[in-house]
Amino acid sequence: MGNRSEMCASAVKDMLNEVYHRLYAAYGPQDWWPAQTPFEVILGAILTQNTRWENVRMALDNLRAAAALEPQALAALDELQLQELIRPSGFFRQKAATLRRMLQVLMDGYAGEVDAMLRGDTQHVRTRLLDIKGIGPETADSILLYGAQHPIFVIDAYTRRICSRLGLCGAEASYAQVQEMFMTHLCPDAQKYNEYHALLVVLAKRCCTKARPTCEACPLQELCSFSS
DNA sequence: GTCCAGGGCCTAC
DNA sequence: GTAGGCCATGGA
Repeated sequence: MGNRSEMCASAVKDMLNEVYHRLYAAYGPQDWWPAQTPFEVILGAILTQNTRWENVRMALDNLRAAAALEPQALAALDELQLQELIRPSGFFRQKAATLRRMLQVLMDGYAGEVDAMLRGDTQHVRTRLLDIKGIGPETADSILLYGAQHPIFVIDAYTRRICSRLGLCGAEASYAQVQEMFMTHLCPDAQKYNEYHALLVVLAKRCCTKARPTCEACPLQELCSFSS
């Protein structure tokens, strides 16, 4: 699937572990996700779709100021109120509709109990989330991992970009392919998946943006193939 | 003014 | 089945 398709499985595994240890040594534990409750994780995961976290934070601050960071209060808002509060996160009409569909499932199916909605077999809960229009694979996996400690690896634009530059996958690799690469070579450990993905995001923000492919301080510099 | 960001859905081939 | 268009804001 990628330019290191010739790499044997053990080499991929070694590379993935090397990357993790370098990032952890450089940046330390990240203690993710930036949220105080599983419900805030769900909100952040939806609001951050194709959007900078700084914009998401503005929207979450608005919701906090409106005392709407818990299910019952958020469900009590009408569509236009919700749109206005989350406007800074962009795509606010779509995201408001997605949030309301999620809330309907949560309130009707689980009496507003987030833990109840996210509890159970990982694939079963994942399917439950994917059935909500507006929640795709990345959003569902972020909710599963960061909101309920399910051992599932989150693939986002940062992860793809870094893996592509490391030659671990092609730029065209699918979400499922990249996820499978991580999950077949790493033990199913929610804490490690959490830390690993968080470290990739830190790296990407510091020195692996589109505009700035690398920097002298990059802990992975010797590993990069600069393939994109 | 232009580009980009922690996606996902829909439509036209 | 898949490439391309669309959704929208705010910061660099």
